[in-house]
Amino acid sequence: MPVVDDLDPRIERSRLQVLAAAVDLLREIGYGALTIEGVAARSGVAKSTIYRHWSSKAEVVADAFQWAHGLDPQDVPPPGPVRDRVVAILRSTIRDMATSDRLACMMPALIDAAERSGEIAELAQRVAEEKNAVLRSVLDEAAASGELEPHVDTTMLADALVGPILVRRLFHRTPVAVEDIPALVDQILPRVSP
Amino acid sequence: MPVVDDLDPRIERSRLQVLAAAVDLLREIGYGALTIEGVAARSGVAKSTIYRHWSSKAEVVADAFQWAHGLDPQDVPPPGPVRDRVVAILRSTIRDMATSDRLACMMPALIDAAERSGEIAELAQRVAEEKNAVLRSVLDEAAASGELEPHVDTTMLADALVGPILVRRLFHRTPVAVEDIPALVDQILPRVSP
Amino acid sequence: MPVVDDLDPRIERSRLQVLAAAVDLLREIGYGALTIEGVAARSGVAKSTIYRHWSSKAEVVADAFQWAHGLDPQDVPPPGPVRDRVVAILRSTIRDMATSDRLACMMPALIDAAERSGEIAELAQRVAEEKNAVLRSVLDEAAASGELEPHVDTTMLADALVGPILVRRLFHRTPVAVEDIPALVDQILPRVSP
Amino acid sequence: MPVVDDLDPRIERSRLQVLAAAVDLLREIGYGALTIEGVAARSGVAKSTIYRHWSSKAEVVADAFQWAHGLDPQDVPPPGPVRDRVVAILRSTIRDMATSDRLACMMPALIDAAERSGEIAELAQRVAEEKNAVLRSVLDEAAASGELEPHVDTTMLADALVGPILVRRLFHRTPVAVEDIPALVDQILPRVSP
DNA sequence: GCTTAATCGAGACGGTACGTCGCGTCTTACG
DNA sequence: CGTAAGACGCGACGTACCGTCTCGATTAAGC
Repeated sequence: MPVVDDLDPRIERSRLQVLAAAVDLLREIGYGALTIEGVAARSGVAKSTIYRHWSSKAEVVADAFQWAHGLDPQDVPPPGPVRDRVVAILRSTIRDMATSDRLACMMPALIDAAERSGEIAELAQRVAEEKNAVLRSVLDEAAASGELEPHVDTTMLADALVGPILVRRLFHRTPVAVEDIPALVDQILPRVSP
Repeated sequence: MPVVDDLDPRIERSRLQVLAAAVDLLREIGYGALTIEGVAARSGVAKSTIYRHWSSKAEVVADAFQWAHGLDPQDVPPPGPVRDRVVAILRSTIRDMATSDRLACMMPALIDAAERSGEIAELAQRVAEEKNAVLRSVLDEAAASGELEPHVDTTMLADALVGPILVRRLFHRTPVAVEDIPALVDQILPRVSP
Repeated sequence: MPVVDDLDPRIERSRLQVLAAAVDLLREIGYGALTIEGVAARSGVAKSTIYRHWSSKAEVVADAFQWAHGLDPQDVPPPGPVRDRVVAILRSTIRDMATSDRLACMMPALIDAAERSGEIAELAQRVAEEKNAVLRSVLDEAAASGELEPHVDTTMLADALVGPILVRRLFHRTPVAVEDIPALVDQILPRVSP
Repeated sequence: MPVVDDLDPRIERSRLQVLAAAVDLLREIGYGALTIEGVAARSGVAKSTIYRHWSSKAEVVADAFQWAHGLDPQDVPPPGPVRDRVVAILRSTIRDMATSDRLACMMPALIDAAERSGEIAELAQRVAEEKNAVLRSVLDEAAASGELEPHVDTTMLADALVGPILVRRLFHRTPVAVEDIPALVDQILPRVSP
């Protein structure tokens, strides 16, 4: 992902100035009010230069997010009981969605954009899958080790676990609280085999 | 809610034309791309008339969602086992999301709009709650009748049932199929007491 | 010219309120900034009522001017030498053009309007002729009495006398001063027969 | 006056297109009816570009008049008797006012515009003076050579000669005809010394 | 070090949409 | 029936950004 053959250092310099300005502006005025014109003014990089490297505001913003914290790192919870590992994952998911410089806060825009453009839909799908991969692998391991019934549909289970968090984030004023996660997990996760 | 003493019928006529156009455009191009100018053109109502009655795009959209919501019927499944009733509800939810004249198909636009406007966020919440009310009441009845454990958190359960459908609809190219619903319900719904 | 069969007193009342408001506004903000909307607001007369009685801003303003001082009275100078009578007429012409509630101050707008509309051109012509009638009759009398050469073209002479005043009013920042009038007259008026 | 270091040729191109369109429209519909939107449409130059270079309609119009004035040739009549030279000048003045690509035919628009904008008023004055300069210099030469009385006020005399032409052009349906010019001149011009 | 080609800033360009104002027409209820 | 109130479609306003485009000036690269 990182550009390797960065012959001309001017390119990288422009890139960093733009991304830094974009991140600043996202924090200050939000996605909706951010304009390329504004990024150009703030960064000191000419508008034409920005368009030379990114094709749209969305691309700049996505790049800015990724840059802001190296690909939105996914932390895999330490080994232990499924229940605890799932709780840990969901907790960090909630934290991400509340953090303004995480990709998660662009979710609403991403959802709508995906509806209008096949390209973005694919991107959204990929991102969603990568986000869910950790959870699914934890569930798979548990199914393999016998901690969960082996026939369980872990994909659907993962969606069922994340679903309520998402629904409440998108539609309700009061998202799921971190402390409600254990109850959620106990509700959804099939009883662990004794 | 409906204005009773509607002196000038032109007001109501304009209102309906604008709301219908807004709903169409929300479906077609989404919240982000919707413009007042576009609504004016599509509806045949002058821009100045729109601004005479609504002060912003968000207000128009909120009104449009509300109006569309009012036109959206809710069907309660006939009595029977919880499982069957829940399956019926989720099936119709899926059908709604695929039907172009249902509010459900505007969900992506609504999600994005809610993020940009507090007014719409409130509306989205209210609409989401009303939409889920049927499912929750079915679950509540089952809990009351002993068909489900009485201590179950039916709100969260409802979100967990709808969540996967939503997640897959919003993020994956392949939404949940109608025939997968029974499996989903069996996975999530706590075992029915014997 | 005054409306005789004024059956409904409300019409006359509206008329006066509108004209009074128009005159006020002309003095305060000038012809260019005056709007029918403004006249309606100031007068308390509904816009639709104004349009019922006048067909345009220009008409309202013209009417307002006429009303403001009864048809822009023309004072005929007392008998005496032509030279003195002509000087008196031109002096009052200059005073009129500098007075903001005289028709003369609408001359520029009238000139342009006449260029665009045959109707207004006719009006302008009529007004100009009426304005010049006094001057022409004084010259005619002088020609008849032998004070001027009988073969003189009094129409052209009148235009030549008024012309410089007009030219300077329309094109120069410094219009002809009242005290320059005698010199002007002596320059243009053919030597009076001894 | 002409910009020398015109880096981007697009600027000058836009400028000329706008000025040409403005001049056309002034001729056709006058100052009052001229709109920036109309100039943009006619010229093919975007409204935003017009506002980039001119801050108001008055400024555009002033520039347009100036530009048209620059393109307007002034012909000095050949030496000879004053009377003949003056007749020649006035004849060409009349012809100019009837010719659609001469500044003179925009006079009504200019008069109105001057009344609305100080900037244009100044311009109108300057243009009027330059236009009259030829006539005045001919009269001055005649006064110097003794052909006219040396004490004559040539400025006023020039205005008196042009005045009737202007008055009749602006207010009467029948402008002065070319063949009436000699009579006019003989009427106004002080008797030539024998 | 000296080209020379890539990259830059500055900003003009044609556009679209904004939200406002005034136009002249119209519809309604009131007196 | 004339009125006040005010909604209507319309068109222009002047502004903000869009994304594209020309420029010369700057700078890094390879000669």
